[in-house]
Amino acid sequence: MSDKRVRVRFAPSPTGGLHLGGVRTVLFNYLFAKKNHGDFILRIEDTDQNRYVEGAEAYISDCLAWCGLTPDESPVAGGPYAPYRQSERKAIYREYAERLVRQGNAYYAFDTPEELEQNRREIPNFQYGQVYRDGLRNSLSLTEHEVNELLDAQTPHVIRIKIPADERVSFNDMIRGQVSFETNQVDDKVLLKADGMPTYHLAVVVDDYLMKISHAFRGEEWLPSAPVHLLLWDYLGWKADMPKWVHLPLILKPDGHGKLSKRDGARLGFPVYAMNWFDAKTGELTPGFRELGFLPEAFLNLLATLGWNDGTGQEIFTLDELVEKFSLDRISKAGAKFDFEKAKWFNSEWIKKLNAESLKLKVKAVLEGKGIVVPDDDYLLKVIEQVKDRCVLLPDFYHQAVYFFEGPKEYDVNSVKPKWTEAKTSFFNTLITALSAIEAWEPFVLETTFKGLAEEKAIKAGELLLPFRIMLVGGKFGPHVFDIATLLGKRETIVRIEKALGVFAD
RNA sequence: GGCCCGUUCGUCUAGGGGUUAGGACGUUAGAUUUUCAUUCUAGAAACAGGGGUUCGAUUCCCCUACGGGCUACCA
Repeated sequence: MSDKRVRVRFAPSPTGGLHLGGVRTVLFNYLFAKKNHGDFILRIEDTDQNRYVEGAEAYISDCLAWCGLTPDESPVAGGPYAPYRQSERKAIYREYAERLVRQGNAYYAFDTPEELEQNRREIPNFQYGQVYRDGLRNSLSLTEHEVNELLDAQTPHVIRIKIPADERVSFNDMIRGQVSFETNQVDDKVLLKADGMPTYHLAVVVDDYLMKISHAFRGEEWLPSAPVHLLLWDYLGWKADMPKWVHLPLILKPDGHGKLSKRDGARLGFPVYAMNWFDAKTGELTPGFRELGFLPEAFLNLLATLGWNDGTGQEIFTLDELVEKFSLDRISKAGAKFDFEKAKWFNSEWIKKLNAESLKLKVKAVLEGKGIVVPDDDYLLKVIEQVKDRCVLLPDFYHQAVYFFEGPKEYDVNSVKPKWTEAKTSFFNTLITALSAIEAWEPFVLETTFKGLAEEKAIKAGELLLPFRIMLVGGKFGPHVFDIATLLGKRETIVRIEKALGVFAD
């Protein structure tokens, strides 16, 4: 086991889904761990049973597998500090919560949620803390006898941390430097809920300690609760083992304001989740980058460069390169607005960078998903080589390559018919004969034959190339027309000319 | 409201006491490709404001403004 141990947490709840920020946190954890030959640990924080979503845990495993970010220790893989699922560690948290109560650093609170809500409504700036705690129902304000009676009667209660007055807690964040807080501003957070489950605050400290976590990465939104965690590390007597803190900048909405959320995806027309997420309860499908046609390489790449750079201007990185070049001091402090246009650019770069063989399976899936029969892999490989530079997302391969597998169903007749002549019909009829005679079916041979014939018929090649293209492809797009014809083969090329001729000369 | 964090082209960012403030996405124009895309070339585009410190500030300090986060028996 390494002395560098980092963990990510995942809450299988609707709001804790695996969105961009989540994956980026996972990625930075992974990069840091691998760079330092450390351990990358996945914990499932199912601390809130009411919000637990069925299938969410499997979903995150799938996401991580798709990205290639496999944890060294996880609920599935196990590890020396199992279990890694918080619901299975329930007893542990109570033990430490009770210890804090005995030490006087925490206390029982019997106030009902309704009472608290009323206080918040009626008292401006109400917080459960040193100012108001004496007037509320807890083991600090009640007598020992009263407390024991309530406890014996199984009165629902929580355990809250007792935040000290007039202190300043400070700590060193690896990205932000020294950060400090006045304890008077911090309220007595709930540590253990009435249902016996810990809140994030307790669980994260206890688990990080027991699992010997050395570095804790998390989003900047956690910065305000850091003093609670600091105090807990102190009260539990573990301060020397406290992990180094790394609070990552947030990923923001591309327009307007605020942190990127699930809803922004639907609103702005791009995914915010790694993979499609289907919520069985609501029947709602939240689209993912994978299904939209992103390559995992590109997805990771774009996430890594959102808030981090290597200082050289390089933008395209493999996962191995990222591991090699990653460093905490090159993470920026400011939040970054997500730019979908740039995200797509990363994907197109990766499609260009990857060879046909690496793309084969994914492209095949796209084509077969559209009902195309792919005859053999060698042919598919050649097709991919021809069209990959013009694809941004994986589904683009359908439109860019469909004519290699099926003749055009429709023709862009407007580009051909108005300028069609008898002479052209005659040209193509002769071309069919000429093509039939060709033995070496290669681009160069086709081109010379084509152009030679055009000269014979005294028609400019430019007048014929576009019709020829439309005969083969159906529209004004695609690679060089003779490359297409070469790949299509003699028979298919002739068949397509004949068929289109019927339409054009009509 | 309170607390915390932040601020360089529209966006992601590099830089850092003296620079023509660099790159990328997007955008504009042109070249190439007898299609489209790719590719190439060029262009427009930024140091939030005010005070200090200093010979000199975009860079360091303070204030203001703006942005963001948190302020639950959610994470």
